[in-house]
Amino acid sequence: MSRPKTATADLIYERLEGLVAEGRFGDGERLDEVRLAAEFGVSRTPLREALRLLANAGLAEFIPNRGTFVRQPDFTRLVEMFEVMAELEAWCARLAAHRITSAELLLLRQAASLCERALGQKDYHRYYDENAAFHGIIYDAAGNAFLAEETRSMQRRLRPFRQAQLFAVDRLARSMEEHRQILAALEARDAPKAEDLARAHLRIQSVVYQQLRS
Amino acid sequence: MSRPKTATADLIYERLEGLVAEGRFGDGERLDEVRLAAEFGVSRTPLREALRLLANAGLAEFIPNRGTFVRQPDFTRLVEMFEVMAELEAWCARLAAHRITSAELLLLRQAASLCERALGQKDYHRYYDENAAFHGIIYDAAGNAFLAEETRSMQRRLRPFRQAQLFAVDRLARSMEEHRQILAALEARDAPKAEDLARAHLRIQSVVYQQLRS
DNA sequence: GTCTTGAAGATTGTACACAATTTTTTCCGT
DNA sequence: ACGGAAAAAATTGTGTACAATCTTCAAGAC
Repeated sequence: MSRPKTATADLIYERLEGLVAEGRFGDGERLDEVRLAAEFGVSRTPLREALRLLANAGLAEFIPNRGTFVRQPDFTRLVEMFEVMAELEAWCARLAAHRITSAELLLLRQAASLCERALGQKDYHRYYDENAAFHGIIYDAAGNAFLAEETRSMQRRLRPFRQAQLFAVDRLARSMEEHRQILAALEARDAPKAEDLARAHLRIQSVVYQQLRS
Repeated sequence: MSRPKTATADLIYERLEGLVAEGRFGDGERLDEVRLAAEFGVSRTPLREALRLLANAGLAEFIPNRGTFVRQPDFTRLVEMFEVMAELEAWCARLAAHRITSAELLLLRQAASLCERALGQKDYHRYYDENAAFHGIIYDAAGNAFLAEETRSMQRRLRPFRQAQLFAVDRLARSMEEHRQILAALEARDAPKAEDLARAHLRIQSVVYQQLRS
């Protein structure tokens, strides 16, 4: 099996991503390259690559010869981000309702089961992965590989902002129920319903996140 | 006025982007860091940053300790890319139909005029910019800053694949007419119509691109 | 007192050297 | 010949030094 074996720049990026999501940096704060490099115990070369990734993800702004400045998302922006994600999910679901194969439906049922099992075992970390897999199958079933890729990318970008609400347990039970409904809509090839359910599925998460933050 | 003043890594990125779009590299071809660095007359440090940007844009795959490999989009993928862009445009237009202000409508009318003037003067390079400005106003009018940003980003990523069809002159006249229709739909706050027009507006461009390539 | 100028300091940008890793080649045993 | 291990070559990853640029601050002109 080929492992990704991420380079240190990517590791640094993920740590920075987490720090931004935790709100450790103020909005507009400059990310000092030498300070951060020392802090992470690396040289500026890989750190700079990480900063570029951060800027590319929209979490910072990279200004040539000036520095990179964090863009701390406020509530409004977070809602906007989740709204975009919800729409991507909704679109994938709508397309998938038309194009999904029986083999993919089988995979989806299995993924839903794995989600339930992880939830039953209270293994929330694995639940997160199984949940991502469930949604990933829908992205793929939409029949637009580029869309699937972009949606996955967006999901990844939102991840640091979702972790807080991962452990809102009562929410997870509802989430499972919504999975079943989405699955049913896809099986029935009811595109509008699948679209609406997928949209609502994520919309609620953003609300939960807001509640936790405030 | 604050200019961007892009760093060399960004310049290298744009050149690589163009080379990929022109089909200069085969799919899966490894981008040799030392060879390209020599070719561009820079060291590997900024070149590597450019390669990461390329990978982030989906035009290459960056595999740690192995290299970065170009992902030459085939026709199917190009259609997929334009389909996603069309949907983003459509969504922006739908939201804008509800939320656009009269000030923004004025800006839009002005932008449309500037497009027409550039077209009349056969200044196609400026037409491209004015056209981008026209659409940019719609993105902003959607009232979701994050969506606007992402749509702009996607527009930028597709740019190298669109330049070929920029000079299909008869297409441009039709494009102008479509601008007027979109503008009218927004003025009438007819969301479904604006959405459909925006979607069709870009869908056609992708078809034109295909014709030019083949 | 305000504005301009310029020098000093701080910070980013890049070249280069070396370390780490992967890929290729060579050589040996069977 | 064939497979496999080890050495050699090639390539990527990172630390460091220096160049380029920006920011700050002080001195001087008006």
